Amino acid sequence: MERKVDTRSRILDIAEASVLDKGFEATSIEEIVAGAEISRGGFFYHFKDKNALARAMLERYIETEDALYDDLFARARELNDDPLHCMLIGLKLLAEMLEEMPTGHPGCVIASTAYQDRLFDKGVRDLNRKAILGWRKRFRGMFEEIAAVYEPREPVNLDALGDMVSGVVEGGLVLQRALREHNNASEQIMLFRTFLKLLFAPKHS
Amino acid sequence: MERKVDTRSRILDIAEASVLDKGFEATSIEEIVAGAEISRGGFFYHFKDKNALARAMLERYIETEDALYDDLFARARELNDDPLHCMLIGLKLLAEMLEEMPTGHPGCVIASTAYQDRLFDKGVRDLNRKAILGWRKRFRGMFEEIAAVYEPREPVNLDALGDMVSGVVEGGLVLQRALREHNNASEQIMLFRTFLKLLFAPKHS
DNA sequence: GGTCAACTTGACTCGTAGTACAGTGGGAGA
DNA sequence: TCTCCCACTGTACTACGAGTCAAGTTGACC
Repeated sequence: MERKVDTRSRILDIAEASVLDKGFEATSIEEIVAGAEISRGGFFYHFKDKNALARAMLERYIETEDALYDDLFARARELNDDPLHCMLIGLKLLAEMLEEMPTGHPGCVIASTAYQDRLFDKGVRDLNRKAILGWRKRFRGMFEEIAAVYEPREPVNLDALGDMVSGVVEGGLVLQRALREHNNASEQIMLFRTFLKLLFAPKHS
Repeated sequence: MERKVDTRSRILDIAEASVLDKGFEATSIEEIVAGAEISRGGFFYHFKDKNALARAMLERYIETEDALYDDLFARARELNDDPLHCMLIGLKLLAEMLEEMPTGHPGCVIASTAYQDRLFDKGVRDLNRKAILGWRKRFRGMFEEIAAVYEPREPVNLDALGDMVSGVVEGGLVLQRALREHNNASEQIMLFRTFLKLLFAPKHS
């Protein structure tokens, strides 16, 4: 048996690697089935079409990304109880993590799908949207905690600030891909961190 | 005559609109020739293949984007001679411009191509890279001027800060596309502006 | 009148998505 | 042990878009 349930996630693994490397359209089903050592029929047994594959990939990606953030900021919280410092440590950990990924990180599937929009059905687009709104909520919550302790030095919309985390990561990954450099995303996160430090710096000092 | 030289840019216009709307792969040559009212053969007379089209589109896009930045910051410079204020005004103008675009701006072709990488040949990828490096240089120069007058409150890598302009725009546009909201990109720019204000704020006060 | 640029037309190849369906091997339940 | 079903394999087919090729057309200009 071993293989049975396994096959589906093997398809997803191979597809994900290829999509992150070349983009969704450039990834052919032929290639996926070759990598997974199954037949074309086998692929369509698991996924109705490429859209279903995209949906499954996104779902899985978002789940692991969420788990990653959970873990990252939980670790940060252990190191420091203050909400601001927790945020700063979490971002540092995120930046380090991005830097350590030699191939340049599972370069957000989000952007990839966002820019090939009409290729996908509503299900995929909605998933994409939900993921970003989820991150907005997560980070907004953290910024609210921070703002309760440290009054921001300039007025900011906390939703937009929450979005900025996603935006900076996405933007950094775009730069990294286009420039073929390896640490743009982590650099951008560190700059965002500097922004937060300045924004929530105590008035005196 | 009228038509002759005209046809090529008509193709580019239609292709660009469609690519920004649906992505490159999803834009068929059939569709382009229908829109431009020419035959398939006519298309291939002007462009060897879709890669050549992509290259031409990118070149044109980068040129207009550069011209736009030239204009924007020239106008800003007229309003205020101080490099920091010039930057802040320029970003404000940029944000306003993005907001006024109802369809949500020629959502950077850069990100679009970056995420469909292997679809394109080296020429396209190099163009993409050159564009971002050009913007890095442009903004880095402006930040150097600013830093000469206002000492940054935190140490920053000016190259990375220059990249952050592109990154924030790109990231904002990704969010905007994925969320189907209309002002994320401009909001993100305004947040970046707040960052600069804090970063280069005079020490006293 | 001839040449050239800018096309049109039509026929063809190739690769990929997707459909349909018949068959198969092995494990689980009766 | 028989049977059924799950997870496939294999083959054959449609449809569509990219790209190639060759031959013909049209209007401008020299």
